[in-house]
Amino acid sequence: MARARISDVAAAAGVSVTTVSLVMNDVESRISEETRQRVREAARAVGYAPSSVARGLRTQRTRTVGLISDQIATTPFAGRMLAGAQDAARDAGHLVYLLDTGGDAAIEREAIDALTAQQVDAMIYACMWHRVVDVPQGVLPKTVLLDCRPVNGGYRSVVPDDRAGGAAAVRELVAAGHRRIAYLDTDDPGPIASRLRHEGYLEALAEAGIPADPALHITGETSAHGGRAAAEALLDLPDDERPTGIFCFNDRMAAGVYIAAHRRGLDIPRDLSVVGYDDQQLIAAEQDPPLTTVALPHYAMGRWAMEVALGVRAEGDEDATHLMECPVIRRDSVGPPPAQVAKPNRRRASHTERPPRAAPDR
Amino acid sequence: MARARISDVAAAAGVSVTTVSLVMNDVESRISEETRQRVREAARAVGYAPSSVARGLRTQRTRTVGLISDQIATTPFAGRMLAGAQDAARDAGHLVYLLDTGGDAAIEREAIDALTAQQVDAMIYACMWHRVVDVPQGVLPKTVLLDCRPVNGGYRSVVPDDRAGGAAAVRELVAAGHRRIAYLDTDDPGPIASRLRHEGYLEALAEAGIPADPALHITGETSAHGGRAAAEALLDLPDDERPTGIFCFNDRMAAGVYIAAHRRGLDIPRDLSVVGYDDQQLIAAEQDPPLTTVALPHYAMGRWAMEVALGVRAEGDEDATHLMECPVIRRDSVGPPPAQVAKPNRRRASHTERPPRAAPDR
DNA sequence: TCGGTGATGCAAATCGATTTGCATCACGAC
DNA sequence: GTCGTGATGCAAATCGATTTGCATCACCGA
Repeated sequence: MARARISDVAAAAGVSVTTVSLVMNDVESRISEETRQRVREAARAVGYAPSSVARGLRTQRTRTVGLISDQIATTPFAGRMLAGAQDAARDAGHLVYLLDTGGDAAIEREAIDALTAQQVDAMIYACMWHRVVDVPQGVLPKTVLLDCRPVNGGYRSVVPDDRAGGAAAVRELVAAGHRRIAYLDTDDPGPIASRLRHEGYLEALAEAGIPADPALHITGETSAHGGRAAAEALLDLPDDERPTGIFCFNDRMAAGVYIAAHRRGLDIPRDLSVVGYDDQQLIAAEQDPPLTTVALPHYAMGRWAMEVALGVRAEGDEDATHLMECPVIRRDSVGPPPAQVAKPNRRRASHTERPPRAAPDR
Repeated sequence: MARARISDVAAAAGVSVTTVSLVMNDVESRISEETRQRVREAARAVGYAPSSVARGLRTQRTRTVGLISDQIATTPFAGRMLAGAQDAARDAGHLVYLLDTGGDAAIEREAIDALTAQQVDAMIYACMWHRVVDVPQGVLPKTVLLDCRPVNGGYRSVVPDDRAGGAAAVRELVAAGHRRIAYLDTDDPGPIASRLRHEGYLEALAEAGIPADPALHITGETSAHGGRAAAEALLDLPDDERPTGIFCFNDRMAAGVYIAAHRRGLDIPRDLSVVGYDDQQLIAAEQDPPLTTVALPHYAMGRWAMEVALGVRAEGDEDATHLMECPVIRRDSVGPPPAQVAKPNRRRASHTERPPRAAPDR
């Protein structure tokens, strides 16, 4: 059977469509309670549900949001961000259009045009990893950027606080007593996160009074394979230069460190501590032992972006980047550094086998 | 500035809105070429783009599709399925609403109602892993099921051919010369894929004339940890009962087999061959050596579902389950079984160190 | 009796497109 | 001259809601 229209309800209740509309939308008591009951009953009886399309045309508000993203498809990250955005949209009574452009500019154009034609109330422009983007023409002026920042400002955006996250990761190692801490970085110059996490690394080192050793900043291909190769180089260092803790750009590379360590009979965390980044479920939690890492707050970012886009969350500044905290997820890959013979020529030698867990000197 | 309406174009071109509509929709030559030009020019000049909302109201076709899924968020699988559905929708000029219900029935209801109110042209009901579902009331009659089959029929659906996939995986081992092949299964009775892959395992064994040994069908928790524990039990078997090849329910469990093997100094594939399932990028490709596995055809399934839902692909049967082939992805975890001393009491002893890669006896 | 005042409900305009007749015109045939 | 016919374009109805302004009625006070 065809959908019930508002006029069907009106006929069934013996009132005008105006009355039905007023009742269904709970407009302030212009209608007597008795009539309201009758209308509601009739609506139920004919199975009436208002057409969002007709309403959208009349009110010029569609209660829909467009989420344009570059690569939902290929990264396991996407999910949590979508989930956050999605949940926030549902809470606000909105539906979301998902448009994955694959990073193709032509498709992006097309997507924006389609969303404009659909008269979405808001748009979110999402990236699958933290980067700087040139927001394409045609998006709604109040578009919110998710996991990316605009090259020229002009948009509100939310990104992970990679600097603080990097610092937190390193502090985790410092607190366990490590002083020779390596940063196993990606060799890909693309990710802005790489630089930020490095800054955090240096910051945490500095606040612990540990001089940064450039030899301990090493790069490799962004994969388990690359991580393994880089770790190998690190572990080949002479005893007193070899790091006791490694902070990795991401969990995949950390998985490579595990392989390198196990290949040479090193136990994690007894002989080597490692901290990852990203908290990729399928990697971090499944390592043996489970990997201590820093989580990307994807769900929270997705939520934030949607709330701001829909005006649920009032953000004072129209043109500011919101930094979202990256919590460290403590698992079992960090322990105290292995005891070792004090070297007379080291600036500070570690004599405690089990140093206090609190941050040392500072 | 406000959106340009069709009447603005009409005014600018000095014609009626009818004419503009006719021209914009390329209706058969009722309008002279000269007028067409004028209209097109005017449309461009005022920056006209038709309102999908108004058109949807008038035509009662919105060119939108609702994709309801249980858990887009938590699984890295989702992406490819979404991408496939998405691409097919774009090709057909449709937009997709993504609704993740988290498996919650109340939210599912809400989602269906919202989509109905939006008057979507089609619906897809997707699951994140192959299972049997009770499709909720209220979905469009022609809804297509993606990665799940309806408990009572009545819907078109597409699922991976797990049986054939399981057989293909085992044939891979048989072809390499293995005859003691274990199936490391999940202990979770939920996934229908578990049973189907087991059937495929038995089928491939049978066609190779290898008697199935129940001791080689072992189960474990669905994780690297569980896979490792189960593999340990398998590797503890006496030499002549120990499997030389292990087919795992999924890549995560296969990763556990790697750990168990490496822990006891076994080299893959020299001492042990392993085949996974799922082809999870972050796991399979990143193992050392890279894991040979069977891929779930997520992209193709997503595409299929969308094409059928939109009527782009004509599927004869209104009520049938389409099986999608799972291709095996050859990497480096399968080799010939290790040479071993012939046991006088074995039914067949392997004497060839490097058996031919073609399927043996049958 | 008449006008004023709430309370209640309705007719009609509107949102921006599509689509169905119908009107107009030029031209040629009779 | 008039009629038919093809070519071209338009007026108006329609989709299903929201919303403004007006109508009606009951009741009350002067």
